[in-house]
This record gives sequence, structure tokens and C-alpha cells, in this order.
Amino acid sequence: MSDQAYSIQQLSREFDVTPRALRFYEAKGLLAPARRGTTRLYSDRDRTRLRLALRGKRLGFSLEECREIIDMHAPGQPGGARQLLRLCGKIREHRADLLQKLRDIEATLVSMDEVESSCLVELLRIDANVRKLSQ
Amino acid sequence: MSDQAYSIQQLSREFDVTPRALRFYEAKGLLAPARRGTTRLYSDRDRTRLRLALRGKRLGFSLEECREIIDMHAPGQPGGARQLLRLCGKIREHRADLLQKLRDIEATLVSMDEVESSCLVELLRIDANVRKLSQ
DNA sequence: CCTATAGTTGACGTATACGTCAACTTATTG
DNA sequence: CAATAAGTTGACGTATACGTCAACTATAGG
Repeated sequence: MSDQAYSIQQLSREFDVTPRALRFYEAKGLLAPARRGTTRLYSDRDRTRLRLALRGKRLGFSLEECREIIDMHAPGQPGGARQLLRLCGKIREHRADLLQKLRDIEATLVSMDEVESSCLVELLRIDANVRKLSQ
Repeated sequence: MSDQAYSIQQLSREFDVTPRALRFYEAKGLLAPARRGTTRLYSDRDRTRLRLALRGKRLGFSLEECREIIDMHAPGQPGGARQLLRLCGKIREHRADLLQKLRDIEATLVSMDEVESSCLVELLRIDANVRKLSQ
């Protein structure tokens, strides 16, 4: 376990986001860096949470949803049975959402393949014509 | 090919979006319904484009990106070789994006499974305790 | 000690994606 | 024909996710 601490610039460069975005994520409860004076010190935990947040964003989740998903992983108090059941429910919801996205991706990839195929066919046709004419 | 025409309400109900959203998508060039007087008449083509747009939205694409993706399918002028090559490029970009999303989904599903497992284990532990106490 | 660099907190601006009136026009029906 | 119902175009409001200053602080190096 590397117990590293990162400055806001280091982290922002590593994940290609602006310092402003990191502060915004903090305000939204996604990150909670320590402080040395007023300066933020990001831990490996923050780094992991950021990674998960950006992954969620790529999948079209809002920051609020990202926080919900990330907080599932949070190794905190497991809570009572009631909390655990709620968590399981949330997981089921988000999983259904993800499976829908999976189907959407499959379908989109298929139709992209189709478009690309007819595109290549057309290109070959044009190429054939050019060769014919320049013969 | 059903040559149906839909009112704005019909379409909005079918896809669970508001009429306002449909007008907005039209303003953004995603839809182009015919008119009877001033009233919009949506064709099956509009219906298909709407379906693709909503699919794109679920995957986190902006309406602008959705339009770009949808316009690929548009059976219009195939354009010259230059246009076709540009189209192939666009397809490659979006495909890379989708494959990244696919990896993101896989990873998220895996970690959700992990969380759910430990959640269920904890629930069983609690349940065992309860049985023990009420025995 | 002075400067350069990195960091901080407001505060306001902006792009996207609509929601929500208001005011008006058609279209249908008892 | 009068009253709903459904449609239209502005116009302004709102939530999200930051961008972009401004003004100030802290700290390390020459």
C-alpha cells in the first residue's frame, strides 16, 4: 500500500482534469482530501475515488450518481440489516442500468459496423472507377 | 414499412419524454418532423432517429454527439471519397469511445458483484446472530 | 527580504438540456 | 357556436458541471 500524498496539480495532471474540477468534486462530496494548513493533500483513497468518479462520468452518470456508486465501495460502517438491504437494492438498480447501457453499446457497435461496411464498399467502388478511368 | 404519422403527444408518450424535449431535439437538428399547418407530424424516420438519440443519451453522449452518430446512418448522399474517409474516421473515434465504455461497465459490474457479495455475507452473519439469540 | 510559484476562497459566467409559464391558434365535439 | 383539448411560439427559469477571473495567502529559493 503506497501511502502517497498528491498535490492538487499532480492529481489533476495524472487524470487530465483541472484543479477546479477536483475542488468541485470535493464540494459535491466525491473527494475529501486532508489539509496541510489550507492546502489540499490527496491520499490514495482520494485517487481511487477520483478514478471511479471519472469512470462513472464516462458512462453518463451524474456526479450525484457517481457519489452513490462510489460510496457503496466505501469500507465504512456496514450498518444494520436495513441499511444493507437498501444497499443491495441500490446495487440492483445500478446493475440494471449498466446492463441496459451494455445492450445499447452492443446495438450501436453493430450498426456502426454496418455503416462502416457500406462505407468501405462505396470507397472500393469509387477506387475501382478511378482505376478504370486512369487506365 | 408502416408509413405512419405520429402527433407530438403520441411520440412523447411512447418514448416517455416531454413534448418540450421533442421540440428541443428538433431545434438541435435531431428531428425534422413534417408539418400540417403549424402542427408537427412525426414520421417513422423521426421515430427511429428519436430511438437512436435516446440510446445515445443513455450512453452519456451529448445531443450534438448523438446527432453526429445518427447522421452516420442517414441514408443520404454518400458523398465523395473524402467524405467517406471522414465518416470512417468518425466511426473509429466513436467505436473507441464505446469500447472504453464497455470496459468501464465490465469493471463496474465486477466491483458491484464484490460489494453485493460481502453485503450478503454480512446479512447472513446478522441473520445467524438473530436466530442464535431468539433460540 | 523579495519574488516567483502554487494554493486558497468567493463570485460570477457559460454550455447543455430541458421545465415552466404566457399568450395565442387550431381542431374537435356536444 | 361555444367550449374544451391539443398544438404553437417566445421567453424566462433551473440544475448540472464546471470555466474564469479577482484578491489574497503561503512557501521555497536566490
